[in-house]
Amino acid sequence: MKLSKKGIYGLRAFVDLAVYSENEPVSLSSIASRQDISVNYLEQLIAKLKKADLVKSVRGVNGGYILAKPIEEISVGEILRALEGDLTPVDCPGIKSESQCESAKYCVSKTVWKKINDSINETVNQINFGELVKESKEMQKG
Amino acid sequence: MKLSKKGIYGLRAFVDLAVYSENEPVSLSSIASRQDISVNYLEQLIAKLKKADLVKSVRGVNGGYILAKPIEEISVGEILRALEGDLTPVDCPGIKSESQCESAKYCVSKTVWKKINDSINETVNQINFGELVKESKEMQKG
DNA sequence: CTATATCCGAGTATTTTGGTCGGATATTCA
DNA sequence: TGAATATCCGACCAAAATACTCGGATATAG
Repeated sequence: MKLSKKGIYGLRAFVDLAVYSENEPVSLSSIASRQDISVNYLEQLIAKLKKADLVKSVRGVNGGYILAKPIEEISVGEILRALEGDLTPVDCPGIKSESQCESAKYCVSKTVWKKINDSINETVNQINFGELVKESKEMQKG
Repeated sequence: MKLSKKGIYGLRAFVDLAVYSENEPVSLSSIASRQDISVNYLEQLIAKLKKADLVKSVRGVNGGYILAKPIEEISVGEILRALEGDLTPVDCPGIKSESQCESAKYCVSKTVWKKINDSINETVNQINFGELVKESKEMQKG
C-alpha cells in the first residue's frame, strides 16, 4: 500500500515545473538537476503528464515543458492519477457492476474496498495544485 | 498504490473465520477450501492476525482458530494493518517531525502526503468489523 | 501411536518498480 | 547547412517486493 516513486518524484517535478515555467518552457535537464532525478527517468514521468494533457512540450533548442492549463484548474488527484494510474487501492469488479464479479453476491468486502477507494480519491481531488505551488513559492522566498 | 493480496485474502479469510467460529475453532483447511486459497499461504496470513492478537489458535486435532475478542471491538483498520503493515501510502519523515527530513524545508508535498495518509486510516478505522460480519451472514441466508 | 492440526523458517517463482540506453525527430542559431 | 540542444520512443536490465511452495517440528484428541 505505497505510493511509488513515480508519484512522489512526479509531483515534485510538476511543482518545480509550475514554479519555473511562468515565462518560458522549462527543460527536463534543469528540473533534473534541481530535483536530483535522472533526466532519463524524468522523461518517463513527464510523458505520463503529457499524455494526460497536464503539460505541453516545446521541442528543439530552448524547448521544454509548460503547463497545459492554469494551475488553479488542476487538482493533485489528476496529477497523481496521471502518474500512478488510478488511485484505487483495490480492484474489485463488484464495485462497478453487480454482475461482473462471480463472487460478488457473497463478497462483503466490496463495501470496504469502495469506501477506501472513494476516500482516497476524494482526498486528492480536493487538494488544489495552485495552492501547493503558492505555498512552495513562499517557502523559497523565506 | 494497490492493496496487496495479503490484505484482500486476509480480510476475506477473517470474515469467514468470524462467521464459522461461533461455537468451535475453525481449521485453516476449511477456510482454505471455502475461500479457495491454499492452506500454506493462509498460514502466513493468519500468523499475522495472531501476532496482532486478533485471533487465538487451538492446536491439535479439532483445533483451529477463534477470534481473540468480540467482533464489535474490531475495526477493519486493525485487520488490514495487521496484514499489510501500516497503511500509510507515503513514508515522509517530514510528516512526523520537522527536522528529520533534510529537504522538509522546501518540501511542499508533505501536506499532501499527510492528508492522504490520514484519510485512508480514518476510513478503515471507522469501518466496524461486526457490521461487516453481520452483513455477510445476511447475504448467506438470502 | 496415528491422524489432524498449528507452527516456523527457508526457498523460489512471478510481478512490479526503478532506472538505463540508444537512437530518431524537431528546432534554433551561427 | 550543420552543430547543439531539446523532446520523443521503445527496448532493455537490475533490484525489490509479492505471492506463493515446501519440509519438517510440535501439539493434542481419540
